[in-house]
Formats: sequence, C-alpha cells, structure tokens
Amino acid sequence: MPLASLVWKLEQFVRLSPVDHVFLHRAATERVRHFAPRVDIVREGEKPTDVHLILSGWAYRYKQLEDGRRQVVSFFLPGDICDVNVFILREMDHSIGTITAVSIADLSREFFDKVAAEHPRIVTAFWWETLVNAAIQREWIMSLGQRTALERIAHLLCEIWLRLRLAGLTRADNCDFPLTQGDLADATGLSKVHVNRTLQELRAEGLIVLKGKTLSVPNLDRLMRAGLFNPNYLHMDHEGRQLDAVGTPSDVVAG
Amino acid sequence: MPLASLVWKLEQFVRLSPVDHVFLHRAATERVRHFAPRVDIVREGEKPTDVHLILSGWAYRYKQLEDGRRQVVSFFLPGDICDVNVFILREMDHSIGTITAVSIADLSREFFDKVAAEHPRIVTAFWWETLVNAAIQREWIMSLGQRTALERIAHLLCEIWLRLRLAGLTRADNCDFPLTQGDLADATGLSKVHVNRTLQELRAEGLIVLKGKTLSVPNLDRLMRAGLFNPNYLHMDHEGRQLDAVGTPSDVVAG
DNA sequence: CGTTTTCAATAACACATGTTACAGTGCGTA
DNA sequence: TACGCACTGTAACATGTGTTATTGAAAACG
Repeated sequence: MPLASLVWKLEQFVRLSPVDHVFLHRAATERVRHFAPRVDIVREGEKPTDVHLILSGWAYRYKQLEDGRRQVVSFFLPGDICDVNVFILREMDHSIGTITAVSIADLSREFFDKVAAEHPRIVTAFWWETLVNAAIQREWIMSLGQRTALERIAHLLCEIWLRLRLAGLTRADNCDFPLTQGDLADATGLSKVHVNRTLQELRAEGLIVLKGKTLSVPNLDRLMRAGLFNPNYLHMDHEGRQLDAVGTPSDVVAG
Repeated sequence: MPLASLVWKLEQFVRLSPVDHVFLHRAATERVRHFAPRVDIVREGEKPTDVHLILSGWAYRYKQLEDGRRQVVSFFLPGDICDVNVFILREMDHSIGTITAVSIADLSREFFDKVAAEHPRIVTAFWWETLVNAAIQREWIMSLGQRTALERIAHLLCEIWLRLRLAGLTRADNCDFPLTQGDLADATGLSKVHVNRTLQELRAEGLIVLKGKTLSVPNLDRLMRAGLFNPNYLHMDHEGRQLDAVGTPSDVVAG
C-alpha cells in the first residue's frame, strides 16, 4: 500500500482517527501520476497548482544558476510532501526532479481547505512535517557551512537512513540507495571527484558499504559520530516516545 | 509603532481587515519582552512554549557543533516571526540570539488557535511568511554550496537589503547594519579573515560602502549581479502587485 | 578619562577541495 | 553479444579559502 509511508510517518507524531485515515487514503489515490527516472516534475518559474505527495520513488528539489552550477536543496523520499500550501505562491523558485521512477499524488487547494476545516489532527501532523522539513534545511546549512567533506557525506547518509527507517524502508542494515556520486556532489556542494575520494575514505574506515544501488551501514552509531550527527533535528519523538526506544529497523515505528 | 513592520510586510501579500489589524495589534502589545544585545533568547534543547515576533532589533538563529564551530542559519529582522507553531515540537534544535537590543512579543498557542478559527487572512499571511522563510533557507543552501565567497556576501547583502526594505527600514541608499565581520563569517561559512578580504573587494569595486554600523548600496542592481541574486525566492509580489508598487526606493526589483 | 575589550585590517603560509584528464566498469538496449 | 553511455575510480596539479599572528582603531567600561 503506497500510502503506508506517509501515514506511518505522520502517526509517529499524531494519532490519526479512522476518519482521517480514510480521508488521506482517498486523497492519495484520487489523482496519481507516474514519472520516469531523471525527469522534472516541476520547473522553476511555473505556477504551483498542487502539492505533491511522494507515494513511491526518490526525487529531489534543486536550484540552478545561469552558468549551470546546480545545488540539490532537499531529497524527497516516499511519504514526503513537497510543500504544504505552496500554491499560495505565484511561481516556483526551484525545480523538482525525479531520481528513480516516481509515483505522486496531487493534493489540491480544496484538499487543504477541507483538512483545515475538518481534520485538526492532520493539520497538526502537516505542521509537524513542515517544521521538520525546515529543521532539515537548517541542518543542511550547518553541514555546508561548517562540516568537512567527510562529515558532510556521513551526515547526509545518516539523515537519509533515519528518514527511510521512519518511512519503513530500511532492511536489517541496508537500504536502496539510487543516488549517484554526482547527486551527492550536487547535494553536498563538493566536486564529484572529492565525493569519490571521501566515499573511499568512509569505506576504508568500515563506516559504509556502498555498491550498486544499495547502501549498508554496519554501525549507525559510528557513522553518526563521523558525521557529528545529532538526530534531535528530525524531531522523531513526541510525548515521551524516543527514537532510541524503537530499536531495530523493522519495528521502528511500531510505537 | 513597532508593529508596523509586520503588518506592512504581511499586507504586501494579503489585504488584512480592520478586525485583523486590531487583533494583531493586541497580540503584539500584550506580552512584550526586551533583550540586551548579544544574549540568547532561546537555547537549543529547551521546550518551545511561544512563538516570537520581532518588534524591533536584529537577531539570529544559530546552531553549534560540540567543538565550537558555529553556523548562523537565519537572520531575524523587525516584523519577522521566529517559527509559526514551533510549540508543537518537543524541543528546540537550535538557538536564537540577539545582535542588537531586541523587543519581542510572545505569541501563544491560544493566539494561533484563535487565528486559525477566526482570521483566515492572517492564516494565509502566516503561510506566506512560512513559505518565504523556507525559500530563504533554500537560497542559503544554494549560496553555501555553490557561490564563491564574493557572490555569497553580495547575495546576503542583497537579501538583507530587500527584506529591510519590505519592512520599511531602509533610507534612500543606506540602512543600519549591525552585523560584525564575525557574524557574516558565521552566516556565510567563511573565515573572518576571508570575509574581510571579500568586503575589501566589494568596496574596491564600488559595490558597497560599509562603515560604522551602516551599509550603503549605491547601485543595488550591480550588487545583485555580483551576487547572482534573483529576487524571485522572496515572493515579494502577489496577484500582479509588484514590490515597486509599494513604497520607498522605487527602482529596485527589476524583474 | 584612561584602560580594556572588541572589531577591522593585513601579511605569510598551509591545506582542503577543485579541476582536468583518462581509464575501467557496469548496465541498458538493440 | 556487442555497442554505447553513464557512472566510478585515480592521478597530477591548481587554487580558493583557512589559519595564525600582529597591529591599529573604535567602542565599551569602570
């Protein structure tokens, strides 16, 4: 069920009612679109009309300078919402592109009006999603401004790992990892060559195994230390529920 | 009237009713606090209880690593709201400190509940504020990841200039500028020494005059070009209303 | 009103990361 | 099966920015 990741994630934070569930489910199955890998979903300058919910696949948000310099500004994983309420803006200030094949559900203005009027728990959950996304952006700023190449990459891998885990998308100690070294370079502000050097270093220290399109993290704790990673900014806990309390990948969200 | 900056700014985007005005005014005068320069208002790890509205003065949001590396993650100018609805999170993932003397109004959870229930235009305006702040964060990521030192500083100065202008806080071609070179370094991810070098360069090219605590921008257009600055991300227009239409230096935002 | 502290300015040197170039590997597709 | 193309891996070299140190000028302070 492709909606699982979103509901799963939101329920970390707010207990949704059965009515909420039905409502979300309908919204997420009504207007669904599918995209090939490596295509743009939305382009800078366009008028935003809908909010996009990622049902499956990976995507990213990026900005580009006229001379071609390109920066990935965030990654979208299954269950992520692209920007609650963007349609109140006149035009997009960035683009959104797919990494893998992606399915999205379009959420309309009316959907959000209805949420606001009739589903207070979902409102809260969406605010949580919005605030966490803002916190992630801040942490990226921290990484780009202060962390070394090795710390940056280690940090990013930790973040992706935890976000995937929250969406129920990790296996024992590994997960799908469709990003190329070029993608990592665009996200970390490093050159491709240096990303490669740095990945070698992480491998040499046994912090990651990255081959084909899967990433293994033999020891998350060590990787977190290498990236100076403090998970507080993901706000994965609420009312006493702690991230650590949830143990291994599979039962993470059991709650 | 210290509330002017906020109202002025929000009205750029949404026309507020007289009732909205009265309501905002009351909220902004009820619980006001004053802080000295260079002190913390909020510390990482604390439980957020209120949302802060900056009535006057400059502040910043920052994060710090254990070894002391410090990154300014955003600046707060008069009229800015620190984070709509933060209090739904369990703890702060960053700190907020003052630069100058600062007055803030504390906005409670009840305030936001009331807004949600009775002031739909304010809801929209706050969403706009939230989305613009997110866009600013993205642009900082772009700067830190892709722009050179000179571009970064030029870009930041343009951003601050336009935000001050929107709040009605610029004079003909100059404005107050209380940031030290150390602040700029922490915000741009550069060393203090390199910030100094770069400011000299900007001065030598006649792009800025920065002395004491005031900044002059003789030619905003040239500075914008030096910083590869595209103002679209500030979303200063709505429904055809352009920034030019509203006031002070009228020649600014070309397109 | 001098004393102390912060901030700005500059120089000399160090190094993390960028650039260019090319070879190897794997994978999609015909 | 082989072609083509995108991705990974490495080497040699270039450079933008960091580091450390010192000085002078302004503020802040007692």
